[in-house]
Formats: sequence, C-alpha cells, structure tokens
Amino acid sequence: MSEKILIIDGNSIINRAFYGVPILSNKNGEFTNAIYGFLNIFFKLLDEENPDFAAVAFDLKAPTFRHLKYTEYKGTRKGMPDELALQMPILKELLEKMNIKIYEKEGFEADDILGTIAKKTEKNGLIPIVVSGDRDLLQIATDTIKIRIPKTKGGKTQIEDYYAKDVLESYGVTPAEFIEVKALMGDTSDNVPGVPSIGEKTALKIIQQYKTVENAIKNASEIKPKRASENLVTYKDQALLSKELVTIITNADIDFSLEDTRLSNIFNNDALNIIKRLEFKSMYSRFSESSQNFGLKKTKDKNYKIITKKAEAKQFFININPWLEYSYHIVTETTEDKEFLGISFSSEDNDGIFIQVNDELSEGEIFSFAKDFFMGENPKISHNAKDDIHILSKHNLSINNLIFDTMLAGYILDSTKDTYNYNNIAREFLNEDYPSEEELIGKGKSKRKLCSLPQKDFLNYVCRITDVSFHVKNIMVKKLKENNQENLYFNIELPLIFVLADMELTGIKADKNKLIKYRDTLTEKIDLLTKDIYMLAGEEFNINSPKQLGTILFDKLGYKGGKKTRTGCSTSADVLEKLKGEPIVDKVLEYRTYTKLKSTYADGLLNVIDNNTSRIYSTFNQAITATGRISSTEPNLQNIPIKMEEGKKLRKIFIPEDDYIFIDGDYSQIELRVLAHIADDETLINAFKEGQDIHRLTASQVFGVPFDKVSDYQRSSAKAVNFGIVYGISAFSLSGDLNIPVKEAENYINGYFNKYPNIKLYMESTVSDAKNKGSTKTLYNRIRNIPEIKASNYIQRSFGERAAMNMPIQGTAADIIKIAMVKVYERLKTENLKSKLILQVHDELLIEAHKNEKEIVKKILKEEMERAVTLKVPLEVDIHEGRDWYEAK
DNA sequence: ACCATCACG
DNA sequence: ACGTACGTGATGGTG
Repeated sequence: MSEKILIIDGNSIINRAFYGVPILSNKNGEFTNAIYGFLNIFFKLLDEENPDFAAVAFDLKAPTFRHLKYTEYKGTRKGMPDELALQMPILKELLEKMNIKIYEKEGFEADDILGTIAKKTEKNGLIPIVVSGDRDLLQIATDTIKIRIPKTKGGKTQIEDYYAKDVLESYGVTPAEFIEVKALMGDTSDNVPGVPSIGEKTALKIIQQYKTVENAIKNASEIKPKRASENLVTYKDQALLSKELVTIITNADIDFSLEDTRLSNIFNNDALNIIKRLEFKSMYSRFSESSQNFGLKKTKDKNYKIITKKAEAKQFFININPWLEYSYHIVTETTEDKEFLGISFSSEDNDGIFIQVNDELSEGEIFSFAKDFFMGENPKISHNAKDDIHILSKHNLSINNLIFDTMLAGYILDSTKDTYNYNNIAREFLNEDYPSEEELIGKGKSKRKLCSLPQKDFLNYVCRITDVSFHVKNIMVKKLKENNQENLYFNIELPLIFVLADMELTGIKADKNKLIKYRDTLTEKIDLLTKDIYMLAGEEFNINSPKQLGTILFDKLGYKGGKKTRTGCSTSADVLEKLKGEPIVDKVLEYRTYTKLKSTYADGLLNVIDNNTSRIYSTFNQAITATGRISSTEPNLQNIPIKMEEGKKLRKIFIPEDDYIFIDGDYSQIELRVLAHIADDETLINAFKEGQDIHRLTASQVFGVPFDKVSDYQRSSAKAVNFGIVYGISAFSLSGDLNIPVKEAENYINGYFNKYPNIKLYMESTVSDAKNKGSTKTLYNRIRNIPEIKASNYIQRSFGERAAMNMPIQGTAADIIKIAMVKVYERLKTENLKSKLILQVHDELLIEAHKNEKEIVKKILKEEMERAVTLKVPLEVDIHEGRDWYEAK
C-alpha cells in the first residue's frame, strides 16, 4: 500500500475555523477559537487518513507573481481581523512543536505550494490528500489526488471529498476545465475580474460546451444569453488574464524533501504545554504520554449492559440500593412523537445499563417497575430533568430527590454556550471525546432514528449519557463551589425545574372562537390596505418583501431612505416613521402592524391550541440566555403584544377556566431598583424608598428643573435615558432613540452621571472588572463570560462593555423573579391550593387562581414577590386580577 | 440557512 | 475615527 501525505492549506483552514467556531479566549486573554478549529479538523484528518507525511502551507504577506501581473489583485493581502492574525503565530509555533513541516514561499500563495507538493508526490507514487477550504483547489484533483474541503458549521466539521471523477460529477467539468470556469466567473474575494454578467451557472454551461476560455471566445457569437456573449468579446483580455490568475502553479520553486514531512513524535510534551496554555482540555489526552499512537482516540471501553426481559427489569429495580446515587436518562426518539425507547442508569457499581422497551417489556411495565426509583428517596442525577418530568407525568409519576441535573449545571457554569449535550460536557469536564447525537444520527433530511443505529453504537450512546452524568457530577459540584454558585444552583435553579415543568404541563387556556374572529378582522383590514398600497404604488408587488418595498418607495416613488442594508435601503419602522404623513408610508406601517399580528399571533396561536383541552402549551427554556432569563418557545408567550391597543386586544383570548380568575403580579421598575442597589446610589435609593416617580426625578435632575415643573416631554426623554443606562448607554444611540442631536444626548448623559455619581462609578468598575476577569456576574453569582470585552476590534469590544454593564442588572432581576417563582410555587403547594402559576414574562407572574382562593393568592403573590430578596430599596409589585389577560394587566 | 423585521421585557 | 443600545423568538423572503 502506498504511503499517504496530508497537504494542508493553513491559511484557508484557519480562516474557516475562525469564522466557524465562536470566539474563545483563554485566561491570558489570548484568542484561541481559530487554532481550536484548525486542530479539530487536523485531528479528524489524522484519524481518518492515518497519513505517513504531512505539510502545512501558509501565505506570506509579500506580493505574489499574481500581484505583479495584475495590480488590483487582492489575494493574500485581504485584511484579516486582529483576533485571527494574533492566532497565526501561535498555530505555527504549535505545529513546529508537533514536528509538522511548514511551507511558505515568497512570490507564491499557499495554493501553489499545495499544487506543487501534490503533483510532485503523486509522481513519486504517494497518495496526496489536499485539504483546503477553497474550491479553487479542485483544479488539481486527479484519480490519485484527493481534495478534501472541510465545512465548519456550529463547531461541527463535515468534509467533502473530490477526486477528479467527483469534480466531473458535481460540476460537469474536468479539474482542468474548472480553471476555465473560474476564469469566466472571476473571484470577488481575490478581486479576480472574470467576465461581467457571467456567474457560476453560465460559466459552467459555457465550459461544458466549449471546454476552454479561448474556444468560448472564438465561438462567442453562438453563446447565450446575449449579455454573456457580448461581454465575452468585450472582456476577452480580462478573461484571459483571470485564467492566469486563477491557475494554481504546480511547479513552484520550493525546497521540498519528502523526509522533512514524515510524521513522528507529534504528540509530545512541548506541544502539550502549548495546548495546556490554550486550555484545549479535550485535546490533552491525545498529547499525554500514554497515547503516542496518534491514529486512535482515547476512549475507555466500558462494560455497558442491556436488559430486555421483564423479570430482569423487575429485578434491576428491586436491587436498587436506596442510599446510592444513580444517574438516569429516559431515552426517547428525537422525532416529533418522541417515542419512548427505554431508560439508562449508571451508578458507582454499574458503568451503564439500559432497560429497553420491546415486545415483551412495555413502556407501561417499565414505568410501573420504576415507580419506586423515581418517587422514592434515592438520590438522582439527571441530564435535562424537565423533559423527564413530562414523560413521567404521562404515567402519573414524578421525580423525588433530584440532587443534580448536568445540563442545568453546564448552563450555570457557562451561560454562553449554545448546547449542553452530554458530549460537550464530557469534553469540557472529563476530557473525554464522545460522538454527539448529530454525529450518530445526522440532521435535517438525512437524520435517522436512534433505534436504527447498530446495537453497539446505540447502547454506547444511551449509556454514556448516564455514565458521563454520573462521573461529571462531583466535578461540576466542585466548580460550582469554587464559583460560589451553590446557592444559585441548588436553591434557585434546581427547584425551578419543577416550577417550569409544571407551568409547561398546565398551559394556558385560549378562546379559539374569539381568536378566529380576531384573525378575520385582521384579514379584512389587510386586504383593504393591500389594495390601497397597490394603487398608491401604481403596481402590484409583495409588500412583505423589504427588497421590493424598498424599490417601490425609494426608487420608484423617490422617497429619501435612511439606513442601508446589504440588499438596499432599510424599510424598517424607524426609517418609515420619518416619512410619516405620506399616504403610502402610513398604509405600509399599518399593513406591517396587521400582518405581524395575523401571521405571528393569530395564525401562529391558532396552530398551537390543543383541540382537547383548548389550552396552549409553551416551552420555558432554562438554559438559553446569557443573562439568566428564561425564554419561551413554541409558542413564545413572552412577547404577546401589549404596547399598542390593536395588539393588546389579543390578550383577551387568554382566559382562565370556569370558576377561575387570572391574578397577575408585576415588579415595578425592577431593573432600576437593582441598579440602585448594586451601584449603591443614594439619590436613587432614596427615591425608591420614598416611592417617587423615577423618570420624573431623572428628568428634574438631568434638565435641572423642579420636580413638579417637569414636562411630559422631559419625562419621556428621561425615561429613555434610564433605559439607556440599563443597556450601557452611548450618546449616539440615545440621540437616535430620542431623535435629537448627538451633542444634546451627550449633555443628557453627562447630566445624569453628575447627579448619580455612583452609577457612573458602577459602570466603570464593572467594565474594568469584566476586562480583568473576562466575565461579569449578578448579585447571586450568576456568571456570564464576555470574551468580546478583550477584543481589539472597537465594535466587538464596545459590545462587550455594554453587555458587561447590562448583565448584572438584567441578570439580578432574573435571579430575583426566579427566587420568587420557587417561593410562590411552594406556597401554592403547601397551602393545598388549586391555583397555579402559568406564565412568567421576565418581571411578571401570572396565576390561574380558583375564585375561592382569589384573596389568598393575591396575598401570596405580592408577599413572595416582594420578599423574594432584601435589597437596599423596597421591591414593589402591582397586583391585578381579570377575566382575561387583557384585564389582568 | 440567513437576513430583515418586529413582538415582548 | 471607528458604528451603537441589553436580552429573547417567530415569520416571510431570498439565495
């Protein structure tokens, strides 16, 4: 068997990695995401190909022969963000330590080096594997030379492979003809001109027929479309030049000696030290001494068992030691119907065991055997218990003595991740690498069922979840302790799982007939508006398309646009607002209002009303937001209209059951109260203690007028200032919001900070603290990592600073209402009330209360919300009741 | 799959 | 000088 050489386009791969992996930094503030992504791709290639040799090529800053031929050529001189540029030398240093040969050559791009090495080694009987993110490389594919193009999406890597035949199959042209195609198309990113009006489609068609640029030019008269035909003649020199520019050199004058590239001692201690500095924990094991055999992943072989017999299943539960901790996972298909497959368990004396549903062992039987396990005193460790609670409730079971949930702990330890799947947790906390669900069963169209996996993979997957949960728990507990997050985790978040699960199970009743009527009135209004708009525009078009609408308003009718988007002028409400009074603009704004209400709310909600119960069941996600808030999906019940009357009427369709009534409690100014407390600002604290109108006070301070002389306009301006303060203010944004000059907005802000000096101090110290630590936190030690705050890019860094100022405020408010929710839930339960908490909207709780319990529920809600925590300012809660959600606000 | 838009706190 | 509010989710259009 021939030997293999891996030839990698370093620039292209690190670029892909940079944009594919979310920005990461280590505790020294070094950015690491691009290196991490590069290594992931590199290791994947090592594992898959098991090559004997490897070379990595990089571009140099110096101009190449292409720049000399064509001064406009951009190529490697394209700007690279600092965050990426800083990672380049670290990657090169690491590759050197790993004894991977690096090639750079003045006058050539990495592509040319790749081409040269590939052809040379092919001639010498090796198998070259060329790796690049750039399709240009397809031109050097042969029957031997394989081109591999990795795609990084959301941290996952998939690789497309091309031999010559695959290029032909995918594009209908040979690798050599691919050059001709590129020449006609041009390449905007490298500033290679190509032929105007010829894109990929047309170029492929032309070359499939005429094979070369020269021949196409010769036969230009036959070519369609006409534009392409004409331009081919007009721009023929340009096309020929482009061909030279896009052709990869395969005989570059580089110092190549095969033995230099032989792989040996890749995973050594010097390299490990860099990997440690970069904090790539999941890669430590590859570099540790015991795994010099780089082709293999280090995974421990576990002895997982499966139970399919009734008697064995029964015996398993009988044998459960009530004093021992068990991790469990209820396994369901990932399809819509969530078909039950079984339950897996791990404990101290059992790596993993899966009780599988089958013809002889039904779902009902498994749960009846499992009753004492779930409802009894055994300490239980889960991975996303909220899902389990739903499944168990179908069998009239609940979870007792849940001591830990690994998904939730993952979120509390780092709220900025987008998934807390078992494999992510294993990689981060155990330094073990396991396949993700997606890797096992795919996604999108090609997604398969879990039960279609080979038995061994399936068993490994379902048992590893509990195996990981079991072993990661103590490590996570230790980290929570280090972060002082035990109270947050064990007393707030963990109990909240049950509150949210109950809210999800209960749902909220909807008046379907009323909603249908509401939808129908919207439809009528929209139809009328549509006709009017077509008439005023003088033609019919899709009003929903910002692009078409922009063309009509700004090109055809000549209105002055403001902001620009990538596709044209923005048609957003704040732009159109400035053109108010123009009939068509007014109609469009009205049209937007009604179509939004119809599509998102009327149609959207009608789709999710349960036919049996007439209720709507939302999902409250506890592990999404960076600040600690919960979010609501399918449907989102946290963004039901309220600001505008037409939309607010929608709330009349949310109703309590017969004999029930809604009791609603909402915190008044909770974020400003939190700010007063944590910034310890005397003026603000006193104002809240005295129950003053806070926006009026701000107005009198900022505008220097007596409290009772504040105008309505001044008060509303001050309200905007208060909002801005909470968001991490800037004069520019405030000026945009208030439609005033930037200078004036700046005066407001300066005035504000003069009158509230401690708030200014708070903002400054929060930002500098976040810059030191790379994170910021709430009063209850909820932590948010903010790597952006160390970015060299002004925009990113500014964003980080604003996020740092805002998170402790928004997050502490989230902490407080979560504490209140747990307390309200417990009170309703211990006092044996029928009333139920059904919604949370960030500063508001909604209870569906039995009419006989009305007064006690009002009392409980107010008390528990106001007493949830004690701050330097009182918390104030407004209680309302109503026969629907409209009335109860 | 991504963007623009707009609903909420 | 740089371009801007913080946090979410659903929809329709578009490539």
